[in-house]
Amino acid sequence: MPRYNPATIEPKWQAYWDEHKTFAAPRLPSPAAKGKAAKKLYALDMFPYPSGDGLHVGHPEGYTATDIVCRARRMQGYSVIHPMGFDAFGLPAEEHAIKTGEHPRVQTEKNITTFRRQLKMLGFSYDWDREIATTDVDYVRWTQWIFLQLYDTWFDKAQQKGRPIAELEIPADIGALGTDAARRWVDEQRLAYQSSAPVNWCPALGTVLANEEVIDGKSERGDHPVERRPLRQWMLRITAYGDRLEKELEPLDWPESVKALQRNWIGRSTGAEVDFRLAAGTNGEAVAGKFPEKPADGVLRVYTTRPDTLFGATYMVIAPEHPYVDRLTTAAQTEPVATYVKAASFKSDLDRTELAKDKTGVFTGSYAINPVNGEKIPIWIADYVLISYGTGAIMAVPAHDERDFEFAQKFGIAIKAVVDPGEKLSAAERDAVLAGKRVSPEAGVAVNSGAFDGTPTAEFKQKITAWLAERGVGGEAVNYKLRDWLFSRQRFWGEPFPLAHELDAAGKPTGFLRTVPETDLPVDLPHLEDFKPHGRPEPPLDKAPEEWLYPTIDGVRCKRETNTMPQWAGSCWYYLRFLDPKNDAAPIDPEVERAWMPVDLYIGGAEHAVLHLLYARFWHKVLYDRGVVSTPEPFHKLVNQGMILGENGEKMSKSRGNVVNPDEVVSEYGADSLRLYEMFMGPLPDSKPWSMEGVSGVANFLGRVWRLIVDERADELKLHELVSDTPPTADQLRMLHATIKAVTEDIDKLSFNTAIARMMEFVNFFNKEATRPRACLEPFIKLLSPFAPHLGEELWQLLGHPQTLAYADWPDFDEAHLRRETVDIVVQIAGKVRGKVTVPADADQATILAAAKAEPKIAELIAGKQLVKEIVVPGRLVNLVPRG
RNA sequence: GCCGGAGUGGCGGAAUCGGCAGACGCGCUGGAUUCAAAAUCCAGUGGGAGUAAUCCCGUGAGGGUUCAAGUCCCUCCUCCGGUACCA
Repeated sequence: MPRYNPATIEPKWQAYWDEHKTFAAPRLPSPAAKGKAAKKLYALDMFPYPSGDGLHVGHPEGYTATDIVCRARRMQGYSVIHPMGFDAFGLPAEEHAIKTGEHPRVQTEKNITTFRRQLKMLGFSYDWDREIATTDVDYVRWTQWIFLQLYDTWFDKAQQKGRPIAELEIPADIGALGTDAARRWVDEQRLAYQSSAPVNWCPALGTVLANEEVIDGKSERGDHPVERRPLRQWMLRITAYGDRLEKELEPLDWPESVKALQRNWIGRSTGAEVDFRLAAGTNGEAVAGKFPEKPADGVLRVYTTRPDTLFGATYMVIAPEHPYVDRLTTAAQTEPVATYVKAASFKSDLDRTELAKDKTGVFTGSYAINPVNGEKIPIWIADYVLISYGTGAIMAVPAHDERDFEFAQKFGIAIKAVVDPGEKLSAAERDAVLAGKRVSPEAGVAVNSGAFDGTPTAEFKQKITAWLAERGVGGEAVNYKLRDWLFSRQRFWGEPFPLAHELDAAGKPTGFLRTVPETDLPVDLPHLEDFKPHGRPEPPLDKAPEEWLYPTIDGVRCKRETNTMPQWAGSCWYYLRFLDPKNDAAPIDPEVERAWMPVDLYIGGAEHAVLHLLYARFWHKVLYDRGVVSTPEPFHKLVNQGMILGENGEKMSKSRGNVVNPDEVVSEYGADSLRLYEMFMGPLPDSKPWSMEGVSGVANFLGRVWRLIVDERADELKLHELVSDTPPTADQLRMLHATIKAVTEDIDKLSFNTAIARMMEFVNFFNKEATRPRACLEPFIKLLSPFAPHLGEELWQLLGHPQTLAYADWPDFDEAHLRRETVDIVVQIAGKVRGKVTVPADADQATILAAAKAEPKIAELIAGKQLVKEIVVPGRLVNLVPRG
């Protein structure tokens, strides 16, 4: 009668855990027990965005993995903190609000309620008292507080560290210009600053987007076209931290692929900046030994990673947006240049990349002087040079750069080889390169480079850079692909900035800002009747009531900043707030932070490999510099779970009709089966297809576990008659200890699929045994409980334990029980298995060899043959190799 | 193009300090139980040949190292993810 029925036992134990606050984490990890080191585990899941669709089966994959580790570690005596919350700002809620007229907060709260119910239904051991949503007014308060820290920080290049604005010395020449000039200069140094550079404006979404949110010229969300236009925006100076973000990646226990992705995104390159004097007009003379911070008037500065190819520069290119465009354009070229620049400005990113494989450009009519040889070379304008990278100008060396080569060929510009690639290429290819008929970016040996001929590329780079520096016309330089982070959005459903623009007596902005005092935080979102975007760049908050829009700060009438922060803001620091979610004096108590940080295990989807993880690391480093946190990096170990595909092997999506709903799986098989199945599917980081038959397979296994212990034929719940206090046999102990060892090690390696396989073997074995000693079953239930916690608790209780299993001692394994008296040795002849012998486990090589040769079949096969080799691997095999 | 990862039965996957390839599960086949079914239990299950003992072949392809290769080395192919005028 009492069949395994998850529908009754799962809600029972969930209610028990809730009521007893079984998984409440202490404020601080417990102090070390005698003779043992204090052990803490901060296991973090990437918190979900609570979409209207509810939980996806992809969510429980990573969540189950961390939960298993947490449950096992609690039993192993660790202090464990395992929180959950919601990343609740963002476009979908606002889009939904626009469609239905329902306030995004209402929608968000509904969705959170659904998510919370679904997460609880799966039996995760979260400390629910620590739940936070990024939209909580109390959370927003501290997100704004952190923004003010960024605003109050400048980056000291010498110390490679963010420091308070109060410690920033105003240079004398700036100070001499007056307080307004000084104030303006200070504002330019902040980590949070305003800029009006061209940005990615998406008319359909009514907002600008970060570079990271634009994919192939379209918005990541919604796939809408994105165009470039200049707008006043808030930027965060993440580039200042480029070096540290790259270098400090190295020691982290992260997948190599994620590290590579971040390095690639940061895109650090080293090379040289070189000043080219303009051939006409007044030119600032170079001062020997002093390469100026900013290029002198009449000098065109370029960045190159190949200063060794300077002698091969046959033209220069400036970006269409370069400030020298007008100055360099000669009267004769005015017309074509104006046309070209205008056309370029209309081009979206999409046009400039995807569609424009063909190089375009226009000659300015002007020339510059190559500093290494005094040659006069033409200056072109072309949109393959980006204003946002390096100096927005390049020297072009068509012989050794594919893009320059393509351009030079199209416009008939000279191609002069200055690097001999040597033997790397075939003789014909090499000749073609040297003749300027073929491009070769390979390193080699310098030619046509005056006194430097014969110098290998790497050495030449250093020599020429030094040579340039001596003459004050060049110097080493580092560049990053990483751009500053565009941090403002023209949307309603986000954190308001805690800033306001000063107004003068006439109500016009003075260009200066006032920060909202910390004591007045949070700046809450105002009530708006209409938060629809209107396709123009004025944010919806511009329509806020006057009393919100025009505060008086320090006696000065101001207009609030009406942009809002991007969705990333909240997820940049949630892992800190989890540790101290109710603190109303600080984002986090430093004592608590020091005790629990860093996050020991962070599991989530690979889609956050660049954006979220890079932004969070950046904020963390600023907070570290400002003394708010004690670790330079937030996440020690990172694991990306793989994608769960539909049964047809395709990505799950509504349009493909292959979405699996966790609610349905739980109602049919139970949460323990869902958890177990997701872990049994395959290695955590792999993508793998769903299979309902697979779910039923693991459900079947849990049923066998149930029947191993419960007498299913009895009328009421009672133990199976074979369960007894009989001492285990040696074979039973061996099976038990092999299982303990394997499961314990597999959990450490996050190899859950193999751990489950071992537990299945245990059950298959004991099903056939004549007795089922408690001494074997009880440790087994402990091993199983992190994977199937509801069933674990139920069986633990049935075995007579009144206390929850959550803190029972994890079983130890004893090598002594794993030993066998005898072992089977494979006997190979010429590498092919031809027989087996059984020998004592401690037999030496000679004994094993003798036993192998004595085995009748082997003896027959080797009879009369001369053995040229006899390999004996104790405990494993013997390989006899006859001649011929 | 570049960077990262992966190719093993009908399917998901085990096994990589080189040492019995296919653990475990699904599916399939046969059997027990049953009036019958469901459920459960037992046995078998890489391909080929053979009544059988047994033999041959087999981890994307081709070479190589080794007594021994899924595992190491070289060349190549395919798939997945990311990225792409960054000088």
